Amino acid sequence: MQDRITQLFKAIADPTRRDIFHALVIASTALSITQIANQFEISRQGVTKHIKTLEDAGLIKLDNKGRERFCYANAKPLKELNKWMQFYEQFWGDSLDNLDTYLNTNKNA
Amino acid sequence: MQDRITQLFKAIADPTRRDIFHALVIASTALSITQIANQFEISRQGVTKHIKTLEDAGLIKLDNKGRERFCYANAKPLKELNKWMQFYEQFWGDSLDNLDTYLNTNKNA
DNA sequence: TTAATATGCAACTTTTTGGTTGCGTATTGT
DNA sequence: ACAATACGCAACCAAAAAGTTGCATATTAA
Repeated sequence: MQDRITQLFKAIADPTRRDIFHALVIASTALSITQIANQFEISRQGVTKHIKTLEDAGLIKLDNKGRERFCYANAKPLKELNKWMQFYEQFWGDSLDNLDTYLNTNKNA
Repeated sequence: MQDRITQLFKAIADPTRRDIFHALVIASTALSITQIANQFEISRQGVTKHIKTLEDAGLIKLDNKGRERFCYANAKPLKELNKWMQFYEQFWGDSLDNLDTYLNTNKNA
């Protein structure tokens, strides 16, 4: 299996999955799979696969009710990606890329 | 072609590319393709492909010198992903997922 | 009770991705 | 001058990902 960061990045790297996730985030109520699928052009089963990927990543949760499965978003795992990125924040400051760093480092060589 | 956010997420979703990017970020000097490839188990040409993907995403830059091509990191595009995530920050607070939101909303219904 | 709905599951196809090998060529070191 | 090095390019390959269709089944509505 892949590591956690890869799993999360891959889950949100797909534009359809980002759309599904977004729809759930801004929805005022949990949505059934069919309700979600109706908003997309791909088949219901195609949507189900994306739902599964998002669920595995922890980005959505499911609530079975009778024959329906209601989905709702869980944005918390995005914190993990945010943390991953935090390390690189020190390198994305204005007019600073690593070329500058190398040049400055070797100035007195 | 894919949209910008997809391009960036896909670029860093691959663990090998994240490793290459990381190696360049922490390197004290720009590295040639061969120098990078020596740190990985895949072939030089395989690394070149990853470099191309990272370059297209703007996450690394290249500097041709004679027969060599030196790479250095450019973390700035990560800001775009950071911005994308900022929207969802309001939803990842402690003990808050969208289920809570739905429940609270319908409390007085 | 019968019809309609919501879904899962499995098999399959297509496209994308990550990787390879082989080869040609420009640049550099001896 | 010649060998070694650093690379690009193209063709190819295998596995993963994205999507499909068909069908079975449970739940709900009429």
